[in-house]
Amino acid sequence: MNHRPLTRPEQKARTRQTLLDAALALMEHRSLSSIGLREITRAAGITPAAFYRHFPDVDSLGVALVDQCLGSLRATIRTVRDGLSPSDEVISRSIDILARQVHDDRAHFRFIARERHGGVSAVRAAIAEQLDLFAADLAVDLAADKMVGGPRFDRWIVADLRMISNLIVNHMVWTAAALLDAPPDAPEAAARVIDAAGRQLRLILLGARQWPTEP
Amino acid sequence: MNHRPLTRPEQKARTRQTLLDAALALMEHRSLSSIGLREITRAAGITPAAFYRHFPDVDSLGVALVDQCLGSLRATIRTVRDGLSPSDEVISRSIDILARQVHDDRAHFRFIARERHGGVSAVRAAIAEQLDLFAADLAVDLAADKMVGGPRFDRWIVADLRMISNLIVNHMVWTAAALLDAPPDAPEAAARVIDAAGRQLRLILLGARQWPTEP
DNA sequence: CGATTCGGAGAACAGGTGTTTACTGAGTGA
DNA sequence: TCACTCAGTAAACACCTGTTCTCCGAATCG
Repeated sequence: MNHRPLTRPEQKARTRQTLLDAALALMEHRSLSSIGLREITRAAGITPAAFYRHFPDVDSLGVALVDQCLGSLRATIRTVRDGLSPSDEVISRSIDILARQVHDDRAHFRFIARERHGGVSAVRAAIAEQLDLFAADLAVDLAADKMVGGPRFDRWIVADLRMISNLIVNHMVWTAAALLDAPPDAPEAAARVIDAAGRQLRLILLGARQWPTEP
Repeated sequence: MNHRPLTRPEQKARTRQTLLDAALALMEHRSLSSIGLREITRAAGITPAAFYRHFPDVDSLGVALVDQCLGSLRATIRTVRDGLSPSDEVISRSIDILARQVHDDRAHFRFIARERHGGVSAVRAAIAEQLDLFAADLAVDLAADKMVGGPRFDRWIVADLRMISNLIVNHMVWTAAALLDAPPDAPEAAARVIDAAGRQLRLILLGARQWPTEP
């Protein structure tokens, strides 16, 4: 165990993280705008006034939380997808990976789903920005023709690529929300959601294969 | 003008509606769980104590709001869809109708989108229930083969019908939310959303046409 | 007409809220 | 080592919250 005294930036980063974690935990049953500054500091074990050393207000903490959640998730998904060989059964694997991520990080996904159209506009904007990055990533992957046996995405015009990647990203977000609505200790309910989501994704890609490509 | 004194149930129903409207108006920039009972009564012009004559708490008001919003919307959509002759261009017409509804009733749709995954579980459940009814309606229409030139929905198994109607309902909710995110006085932004949504719906139906039907 | 119902008013309750202020004391760079 | 930086403390500020109580007065009913 390393018990050396923490350097000052380390200590600051640590309590900042404690604040973020406390806020995330409080948001399991409520939304960001209904959580008070004092409530967060109480859960984090610091004084209300000390909050201002880290964030100007609760909304800014929310934005930071978005960047942390979706930033790390994007990195995770990137590495996972790079490891996917084109010979895999892409659809069911993708949904399974999503389900696993949601299961391992319920709080993060719940936060995103809850605040995506929630009451704090700065947080909404931050989420929309990150989801746009997800869609851009996905469009690149589609253009790279990773979906073996699928349509020839590389011949598509850019607008159509964005159209379908937005559709898929939205479907993923909705799937995550549906998984969260299912009770965590009911594997059969989650399994039904996963099965339906897989069929829906398959249907979407079936439609994409038939989508008229323009020269 | 009818200035006769209102009967007692009429008066009660009127202030109840005033409460619902006041709450809906307050939710333009914030979510339900962050709105206080006193705030609602202040906006409605009544005493805090009088609130309890209508609802036991704010959450129950939220549930009533869901029923009112989605109940009337369901009726509207039903009549609209019954009036659609199969010869119309169904897809673009559907999206246009949705866009018009959203434009005319921004507050209602914003409420639904915001609270669908929001912090009040009773409201979430009420919304999920109503959306399920929407999906059931849609499944019936699909089975009735109203989509001319489309796939033979009447030969599908029930599970697949639900799967695709859920997908379409979700797409509609997301489209409504996207329209709300676009500034109300920017017709070109809304037009882009409408165009993209139409193409996505077309792609989904294209996939449905190819979906393997089982005997 | 008289008795009763009941939506709403008004005041009081204990407790929570965000923000500012002056202060402490440990880590830090010259 | 010594002056300094700065994360965190403690207390006070004015204000807002949900809930309960008693009371009023007009619509209602026998």
